[in-house]
Formats: sequence, C-alpha cells, structure tokens
Amino acid sequence: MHFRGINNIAVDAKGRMAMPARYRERLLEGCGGRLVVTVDRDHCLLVYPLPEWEVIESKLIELPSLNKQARLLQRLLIGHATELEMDAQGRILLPAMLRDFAGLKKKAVLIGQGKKLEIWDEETWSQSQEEWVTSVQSDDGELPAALEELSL
Amino acid sequence: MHFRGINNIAVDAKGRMAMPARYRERLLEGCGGRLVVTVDRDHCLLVYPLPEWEVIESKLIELPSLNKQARLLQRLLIGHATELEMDAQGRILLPAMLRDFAGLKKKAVLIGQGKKLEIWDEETWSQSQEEWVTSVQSDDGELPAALEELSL
DNA sequence: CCACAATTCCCCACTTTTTCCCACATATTC
DNA sequence: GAATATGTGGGAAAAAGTGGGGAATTGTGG
Repeated sequence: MHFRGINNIAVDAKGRMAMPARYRERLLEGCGGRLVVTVDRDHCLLVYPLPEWEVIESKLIELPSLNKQARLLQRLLIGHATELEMDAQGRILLPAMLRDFAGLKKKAVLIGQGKKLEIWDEETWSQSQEEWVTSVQSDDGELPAALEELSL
Repeated sequence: MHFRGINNIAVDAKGRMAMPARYRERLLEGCGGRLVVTVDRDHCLLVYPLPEWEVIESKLIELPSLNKQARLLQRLLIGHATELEMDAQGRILLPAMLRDFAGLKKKAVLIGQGKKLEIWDEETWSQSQEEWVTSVQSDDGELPAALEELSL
C-alpha cells in the first residue's frame, strides 16, 4: 500500500497535472482525494495524502523551537504546505508559487516514494539521477550502519 | 525456490519480453504473477516477486529521511520500482523509462540471482562480464568482513 | 457596494498510450 | 514427422493523458 515507480507527466499552461490512473482509486478511497503539497530541500515537491501529512506535521510541530535547523524545516515544510483536491479528470492544480520553487516547466516527473510522491522538473530529475548513480556507488566510506546491512 | 541460470531473451518493439517457461509456474504460484521491476546502479534491471520486493521496500522506507545516501537509494530503487503482471502469453511489459535506463535494445539477457532476476542488455552484459572476471581476482585487499569469511 | 480582473473550476473533445486478444513462427517432445 | 509447448508479432478496442473554452468564484481597487 505504498507509492512506487516513476511517471512522466505534463504540466499544462494552467499549472495542472494529471495524477496517474493507477493512483487515483487509492487516493479517493484513502483520503477522498484530499492531498497536501509542499516543498523539499532538494527543490522538488512532495505530495502526501492528507492523513499522512497530518502525522508528519505534528512531528514537525513537536520539534524543539529553539533549534535553528528545526525552525528552518518547519518554515519550509509547514509554511509551503497547501491542501488541494483532484478534479473530475483526476488532475491537481499546483499553485504557481510551488511550481516556481521546483522550477517546473512543461515536462515533469512523478516519483513514488512510499508514503509520499515527489514531483520533479524533468530536466532537474535526469541531471540529479546521473549524479546519484555514480555517487551512490563511489563513496562507500560514509554509509550509516543501516545501509551497510541492507541486502537487496 | 531460487532463481538461477541465464537466458537469452528478445525484447519486442512494444517493450515486452517473454518470461522463460520454467519460471512461469513458480511465479504464478508464488505471487500470482505479480512482479516488481526496478533499476540497479550497474544499469541493469532487477525483477522481484512482489512479496520479496515489499520486504526490501519497507527496509528502505525505514531509513532516516535526513540522510543523503539513504534518500538517493530510495529515489533510485523505490522511485523506479514498477509493479507489473505477466500477460496471457507469460510476457511482461517493461516501461519505456526502465528500458532506457538499462539501455535495452532487442537482445537482452535474463539472469537468475537468488531472490531476484536481473535483466541486462546483451551487449552491456558481455562487456561487463569480461571486466569482472579479471577485476574480482585482482583487488582482494578491501573485502568487507562478511566476504572474508565466505567459503565457496 | 459595485465593477473589473484574475484565477479556479467544470466540462467537452481530441490524441496518445496501454491493454487485450488473436494468429503465426519456432522450438521440443514423443 | 506430427503434436504440443513456447516464443514472437501486430491489430483493434479501451483507457488514460492532454488541451482549451467558458462559467463560476475569488480578490482587488475604486
């Protein structure tokens, strides 16, 4: 019951993007099509089903307010969080401000990431992708313990 | 209940490939023909029976979201993981994006690797294979502990 | 409070992709 | 060599993706 996989999507002139059909039924059942979009440090957008988001939001709010990193995270994530719904065609309208943040142009990419979805500008995604493929295998020195033990 | 051995397979114009007959019955019994394909850093594709994949996926999701290496792995593996089923002829349709990633052309190679299968472009495979035969025996200096104790 | 502008929403129509099915070719087995 | 199983290709129906017009709503300024 997790999001996974990659989809090419088009963002039209009005800032709408069609949710892939395979996700729609699940989104309607799971949360009545109510979603929350916010931003990520890596300059992509995050899409959560509303109930999932609320869990994350309360975790964020609980963070110590005197910690600078925590405040930054709160402003970034909670500050940009926008609730929106799918229209009758299964599309969502991304607010202009969030589109700008992620540098979204016409072509975008939607990535399933477990509890959430990520939206990337296509160009940004493919560039980052190449870097990752090489960087993941190169610096094996700094891997956290959990990663070292991972068996695929 | 492990996959092993190597098969030459053809990828047709629509991106379909026939699963070797000896695997089909097992795949239907084990997971109702439900498979997950994702990518590997070595530019090949990995095919898991759905239940096997879900184990790996949950491990990945549990990794700390603030760790950069973890995020890269998540985006690479979960981000490309696509669920698919065999059709009536025992074929699977590989998404265009994954075919591109692995550089798949008409001729490919399917390799049993225990819990999973690997799909390689034939040319890439034969090239890599030669390199490995030489490189595996050369760098015995940096083996992790588990490898040092391995008795073949 | 009204008028105007901008944005959002809803609907329709078109294009592209995916899916399903059938048919044939090739290989294996008896 | 016939019969079964496997591999391969392609066509057509269905579904999904895409774009745009116009109504409705919101917001702004006079």
